[in-house]
Amino acid sequence: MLNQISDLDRLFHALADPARRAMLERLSRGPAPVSELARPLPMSLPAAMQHLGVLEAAGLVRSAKVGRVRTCTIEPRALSQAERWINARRIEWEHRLDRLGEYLKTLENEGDGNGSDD
Amino acid sequence: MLNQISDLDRLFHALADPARRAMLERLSRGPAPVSELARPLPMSLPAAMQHLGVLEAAGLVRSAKVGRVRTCTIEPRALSQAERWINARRIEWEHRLDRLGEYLKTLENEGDGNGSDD
DNA sequence: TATTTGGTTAAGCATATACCTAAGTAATAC
DNA sequence: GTATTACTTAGGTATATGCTTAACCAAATA
Repeated sequence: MLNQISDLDRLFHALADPARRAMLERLSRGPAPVSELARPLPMSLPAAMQHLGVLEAAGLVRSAKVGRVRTCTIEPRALSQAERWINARRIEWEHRLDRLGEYLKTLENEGDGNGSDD
Repeated sequence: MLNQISDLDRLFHALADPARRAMLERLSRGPAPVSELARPLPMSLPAAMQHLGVLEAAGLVRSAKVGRVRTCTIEPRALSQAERWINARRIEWEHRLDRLGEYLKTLENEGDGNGSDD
């Protein structure tokens, strides 16, 4: 295991758990206290807190305590970093298909006019 | 840990490792044999194969063996499933901000005309 | 002031992950 | 037919992850 953990590692790792995604789904509809995020999950409160910690470490969630209540908010910019990585892969992929298409068209045209020497 | 592992779990988990992302980055530029994917990585070939297995299990990569060479291809549709989840969260978030904005505007207008009884 | 509520910390446990080396197998090259 | 190449399998280890219960603290509430 590499011990140089990048932003993207933390980000995708945070998204890889259904409990954490459920929390984000709830938070994308508005801020919520810890207990509300934890209530629907099939686990103890400390376990839910741990998931919340992972989300915060990934920059996906911010939280602040007022009185004895900690209120959590989603941080959508962190999500967009993950989206950008995925998008970049798609762009490269499509670019490659374009080049492949052009190459095939070239072959076709050359075959049409005269035999290629390749 | 829940032992009901979903597509998204596998997908995001697969993306959460730099070695696996490096493989996908290479594959988004075109198919490659196992050894070529493994060569740049700071680990043994069996370790790299294990990563490849994770990518295949997530549906992100397909591979086929011809002779003694296994050639791998990226499967971009799997990536788009992850992208859709992220996008859905953004949509919800923006929708929420819109409603909040409208609510604030309503408050403003009400304050403009007559005092609210709230 | 005593109790409940909301969160936090600590300690421990089971399983999963990420690696490794060594020992295969099967296809190709010599 | 032997050596090399390209993977594959097996077995093992260290660390990380996901969970638990028990105990704790501080802010409300009765």
